[in-house]
Amino acid sequence: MATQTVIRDPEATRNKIVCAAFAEFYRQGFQGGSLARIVEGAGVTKGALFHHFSGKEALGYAVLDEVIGPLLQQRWLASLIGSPDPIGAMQQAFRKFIRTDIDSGHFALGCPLNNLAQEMSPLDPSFRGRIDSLYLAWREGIALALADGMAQGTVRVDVSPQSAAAFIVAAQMGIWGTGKFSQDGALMMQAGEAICDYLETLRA
Amino acid sequence: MATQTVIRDPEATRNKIVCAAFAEFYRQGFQGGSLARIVEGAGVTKGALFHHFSGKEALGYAVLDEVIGPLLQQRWLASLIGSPDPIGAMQQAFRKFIRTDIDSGHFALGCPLNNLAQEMSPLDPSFRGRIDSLYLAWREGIALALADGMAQGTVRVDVSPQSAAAFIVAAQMGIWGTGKFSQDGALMMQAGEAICDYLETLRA
DNA sequence: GATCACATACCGACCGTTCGGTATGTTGAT
DNA sequence: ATCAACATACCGAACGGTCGGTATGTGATC
Repeated sequence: MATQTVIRDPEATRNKIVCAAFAEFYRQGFQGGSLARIVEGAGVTKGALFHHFSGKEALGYAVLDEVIGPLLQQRWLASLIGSPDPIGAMQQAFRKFIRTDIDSGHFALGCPLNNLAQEMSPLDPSFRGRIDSLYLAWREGIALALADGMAQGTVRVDVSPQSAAAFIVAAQMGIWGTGKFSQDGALMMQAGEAICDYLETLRA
Repeated sequence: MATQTVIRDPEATRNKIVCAAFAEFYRQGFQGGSLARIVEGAGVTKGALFHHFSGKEALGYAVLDEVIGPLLQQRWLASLIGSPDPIGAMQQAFRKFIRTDIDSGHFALGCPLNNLAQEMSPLDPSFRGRIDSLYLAWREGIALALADGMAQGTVRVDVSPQSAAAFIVAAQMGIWGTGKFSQDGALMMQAGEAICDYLETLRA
């Protein structure tokens, strides 16, 4: 008889928990998300979860730091860094990710970061702080890219990079929020085209 | 002898419950909102609540229909109907209500309609339908006002009223969402000035 | 054999909901 | 005008279920 050794891989276990938690919180929200469903989705037990995390809050922080933060970085910031045409890059990003999320159906669940931001900011200062840092980095990335564009002559010099960045991020929140509540991809694309029009008005 | 104060006033009781529910759901969300806190806030008991409403869901629907709907109407639609300058009216509305909500502190709790939309749309089709109707009326009101503005020569004729309306409503969601997660009134005002700039680009 | 990495069993709290009961109107026959 | 018969309005204790969290057991690893 084969002696089946149970393979123990703490890092992989932790990772499975974080991924399952991301999926659960994305669909059900943080408060509505159930630890029982998370451990079920991860194929582990509560013992494993509480071995790796001190509680539900710590798990939520890990989701923000280890999943949502990197996702934001690669989706919205990577293509902006050092781009000669930040306006075109943002238009491309909006069109691309609206299309991507509609095709995958994820648009009906909204933006993971925005979901947590709206739910948890008034309730938990630690959540709010982490979320604030992520949105701040997002705005700063856009503002920096716009300022660079001004220096390179691709962006009008009479716009405020900070104000425009605040608005662009707010618009992203609103567009993904529109897709979520309406579950109407065409409506989301309409709003997406309108922000591309707005971005066009920022060109030099 | 003085007539004894009316002990039983079903309409007033129902009203107190709906108002308390609005406040509770606004602060805690629908799922996070507690019926115990609602009856406490209304100064009644659970018996009264379940006499007037079949359950938590029905109470949520009443809040949408009887509080949030009228609020939307008076805040955003009333000033648009038949306005000769819809763009100016919307700019005024954004500046006025951003100021109002910052002064009252309500901005930190976001937009009541958007809060419910983001939380409940993926979970409850009945909620989603009601919310969808409200946002649809909002978009249609804006689109109609823009079309009127085109006929009167105050709005550029090469913009799509539907697309612009979808974007303006999305921007409202994003701006109030920004105020909520950041709890930073100045940031919210920055975004508000940027949408006023965008609205300006729609002028004929 | 000590420690790590889990699994299992279970706890108390809180939730929305139910329900038996009571107090207050309302109606209509006498 | 009175009073039984009924409906409405409201109370508050209790229920079943789910929740996050914990205490303890067990096998793998070093």
